[in-house]
Amino acid sequence: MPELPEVETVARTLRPQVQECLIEGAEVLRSGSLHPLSLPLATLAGRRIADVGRRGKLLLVHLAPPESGRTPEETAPDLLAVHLRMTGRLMVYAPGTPPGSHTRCVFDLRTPDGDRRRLFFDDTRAFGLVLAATPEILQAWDFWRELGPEPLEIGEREFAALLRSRGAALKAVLLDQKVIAGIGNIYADESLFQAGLDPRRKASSLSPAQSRCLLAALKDVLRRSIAQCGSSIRDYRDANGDVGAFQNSFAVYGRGGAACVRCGRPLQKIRVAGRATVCCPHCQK
DNA sequence: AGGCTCCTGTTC
DNA sequence: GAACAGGAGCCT
Repeated sequence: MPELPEVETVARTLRPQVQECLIEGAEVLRSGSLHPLSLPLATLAGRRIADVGRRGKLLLVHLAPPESGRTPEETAPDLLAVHLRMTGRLMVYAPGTPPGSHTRCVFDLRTPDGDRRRLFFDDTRAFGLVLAATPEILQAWDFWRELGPEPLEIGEREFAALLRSRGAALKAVLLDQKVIAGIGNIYADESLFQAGLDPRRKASSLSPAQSRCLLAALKDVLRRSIAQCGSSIRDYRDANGDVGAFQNSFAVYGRGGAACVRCGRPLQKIRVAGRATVCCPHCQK
């Protein structure tokens, strides 16, 4: 579900609710939701949340160094990474709120004012993962180590070089987290439409001008979505439980058979890289 | 590159 | 009932 704009929105809405909070307890309710490389969540107890951030589609909870010297430094996590995959949610609840049937992890927090609150990781389809990590564990995680650059920070030359080296379809390349981090099915389709490029086209076949155009479209679509707090198709909610609004601005995603906003001809629904793909045969070449 | 898998819920 | 869903890893 959540792609870069949604995870960014979760980070922004979660931060004010948990920053500076002390983690009094943390528990996994479904063992499969804990990444195999993760430290036990009990190692988070007694730690303070320094900040909340994002890298690609990963939500990052940064921990302040341990208060006392009790915990040996080398075994203490400094980060909790959460991948929401398709249906994951992070939301804060009142103390005493019981876990729901899809709650996978529970974090009991105490604010600097002494108030208690509960952070739940809910995930209906249970594809999501949490990982409590030291810097060493993080570096041992292939997905993290191989994560491509942030699309909003990448330059034209770097982007062109990434595309030039790939013989796969444009859409497959955009979805590959090792090439660029954070793009999923929605924003791949939307940016390819905005750039007027056929998703099936070989990535290495783009002219320099087309490559620049695609990067500009990608950045524009991502920024516009972030400004609208992301897209809520079904499950996505931010950390306040609120929906996004960018689904109202989709040009192609979920609009197969409907009229192209540019030329009025019917949009085509095809399959590219194993994913449902909507594009305009007339406007995208 | 394409197909199958992990899950559960919704829609056709 | 079958198909499908914001992801990604594994297998030919």
